[in-house]
Amino acid sequence: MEILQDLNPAQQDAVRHVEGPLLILAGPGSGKTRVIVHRIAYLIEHEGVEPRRIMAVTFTNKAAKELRDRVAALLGDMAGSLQLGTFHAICARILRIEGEAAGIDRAFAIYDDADQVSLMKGVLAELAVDPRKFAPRAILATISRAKSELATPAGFSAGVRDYFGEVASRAYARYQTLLEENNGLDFDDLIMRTVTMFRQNDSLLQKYQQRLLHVMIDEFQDTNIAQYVLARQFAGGHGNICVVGDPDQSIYSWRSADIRNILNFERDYPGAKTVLLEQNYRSSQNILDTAHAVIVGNESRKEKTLWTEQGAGAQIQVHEAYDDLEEADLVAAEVKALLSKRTHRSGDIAVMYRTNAQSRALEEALLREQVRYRLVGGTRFYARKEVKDLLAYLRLVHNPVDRVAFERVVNVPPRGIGEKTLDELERWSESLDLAPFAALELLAEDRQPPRPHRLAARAETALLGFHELLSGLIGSSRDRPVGELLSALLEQIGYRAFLLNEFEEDGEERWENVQQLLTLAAEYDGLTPEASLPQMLEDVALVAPSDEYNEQADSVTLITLHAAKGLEFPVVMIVGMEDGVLPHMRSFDDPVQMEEERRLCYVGMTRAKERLYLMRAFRRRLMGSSLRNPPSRFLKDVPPELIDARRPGRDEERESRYREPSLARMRPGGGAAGGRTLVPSEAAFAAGDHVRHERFGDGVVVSCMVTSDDQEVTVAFGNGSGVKKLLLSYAPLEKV
DNA sequence: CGCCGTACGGTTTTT
DNA sequence: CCGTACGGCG
Repeated sequence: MEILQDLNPAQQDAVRHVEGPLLILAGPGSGKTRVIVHRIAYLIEHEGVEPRRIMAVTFTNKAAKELRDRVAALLGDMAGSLQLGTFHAICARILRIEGEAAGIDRAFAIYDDADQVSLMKGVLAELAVDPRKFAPRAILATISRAKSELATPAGFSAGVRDYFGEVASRAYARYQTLLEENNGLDFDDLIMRTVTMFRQNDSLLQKYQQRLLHVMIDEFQDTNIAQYVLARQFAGGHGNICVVGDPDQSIYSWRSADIRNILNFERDYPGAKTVLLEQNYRSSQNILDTAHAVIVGNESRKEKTLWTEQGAGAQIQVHEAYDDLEEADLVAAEVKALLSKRTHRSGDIAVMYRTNAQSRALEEALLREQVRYRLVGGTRFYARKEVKDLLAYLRLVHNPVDRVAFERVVNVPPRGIGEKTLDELERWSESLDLAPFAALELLAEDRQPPRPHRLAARAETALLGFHELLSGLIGSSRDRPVGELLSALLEQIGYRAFLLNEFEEDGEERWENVQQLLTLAAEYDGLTPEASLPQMLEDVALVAPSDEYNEQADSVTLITLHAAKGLEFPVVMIVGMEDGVLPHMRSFDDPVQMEEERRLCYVGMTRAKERLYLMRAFRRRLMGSSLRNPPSRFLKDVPPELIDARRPGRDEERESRYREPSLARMRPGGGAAGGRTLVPSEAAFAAGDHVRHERFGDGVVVSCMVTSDDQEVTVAFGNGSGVKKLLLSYAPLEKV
């Protein structure tokens, strides 16, 4: 493939602009990745820039990998030395190399969500704060926001205005101290510490500014303040900064992404060139028009019109189901219908939803219908208990002061170190101002140190046993790569036997996960022993578990709308098109958040190339209770003339109008595709009306509830059928 | 100390 | 509804 070939004039414009700031406002499907790829290739081929002097920051590691592959397709292995990655991965790399000068121990651990919560719980206990009044996660979210705005504990406390802030401020200070004692960095620290390191060390910054001649940032609408400042630092010398984004696809403000970064780019970088990419190469016109009709509902946005040279394409399919289970059946039925027509393969189809919890019903339905699927995200591999435990061991080997890791594994498998013993050890180690493991070291070296603690002989032996295990591993980590280290560990703690014993039901499955981790670890055995362990730990913390091995496998993708950003599929089905789900109920009282929900819907719709299905359920179970959600307000924005007027589902099923959901689900073949009759908006029955039902016989109406487009009739039937809630559009009820 | 029972609270979205 | 957190017992 030739550079610049097959690019439209606007795209070529973007590729050719190599000096100074460049803002690319790229609509969905406008070939922005192509532009980035060609721009990188152009810089290398035409401008003679060395690949290692080009940095491209992506939103996910997967996107970085794709970028590398596509540049490699143009230029061959020159692509190898490009600086590619997420902000987090790039910062972690820089801090490993340069951090020592800024007081960061090379062996730092990266604290994930669960580690942070565990640390925060300890902090709240210490501060005597009731975790039910101030949720650890809420406090962590506040701290995260502060860090993403580069606020230190002192800086944050200066801006505190209410009691929650006051508590958060004290928690932040203590949390940060603990983090530092543990030699741990959380995700926000990776960015913030890099920025502050560069601020304090100008010659170091200059070194990087001179090394990096070009900085490119993708998904710029989703960067936060700290990332913005970092980008500015990188580009400070030469000013060659190219940012690519789309304000309409900003969906991460909850993670402190600041849309002003892209809106104010031209102001912050005077002389910046702006390129608009508005031609869409992905979706049919009908899909674009639908997405556009939704996004124009946002007040605060600059109008931009997407257009395509492709035809109108198929109409939008809007389907309605009784409940979430039937919705899932509907999805499975539609998927099977598409597959049986042989126009699409499973891999062409994605089902998207607002919350991860929605994936469950879908999984079950697809499993039942024997449709291959691939769940993106979900319960992550690295979040499994057995995997986390083993990783905590490895973390501890690498960074023995990591208290969170220590506490996690000190008694796994059980070796007689209970709460009491741990308490005692902690009190003692704290009095010595040492990490628990360092205190054990002392205990092991000399059995008569000054120790104002009372440990039972048995407990002491257990602790010494743990110390011996760990110091042995630390010793061998110097000359054995991580794969070998891990298998030695498994052997020594008898982990297989432990799993099979402890978890009779799913012990085998857990052991398989362990073996998968072992396979993964073995991939690092090619590195030097010292490099392999930290590299693996870093990848595990920052690189999402790779679906690569089954990426080729032909299967339906189940994915959240957030995670679908940047992807495309011939067929997209968005489920849960209900007020309360999409838009999520948590955004009802905040117009700003509501606009983000709208953008999220827009992002989902614009993933579709050929066919777009919008599904909703009348009723949805959530945490035990059952909700009745009205149709999504976004659904109402879809132009009616673009909606496929044909009734969904197969013909023969439309015949029988009655469908009791639970029975429909159990029927072989799912058969939940729903035909609906029009329902009057006034109550069809009044309480006390006598009615007759095909199957349940005669009954008396208890109530009749009118919803946005249906009615739920509660009827007390005689002869043992009891009280039933029925949907008017499904149930064949007649007045007697 | 570890096992087993019950009560409770939690799910928006992720690097 | 489901996983986890705590309390009582062996």
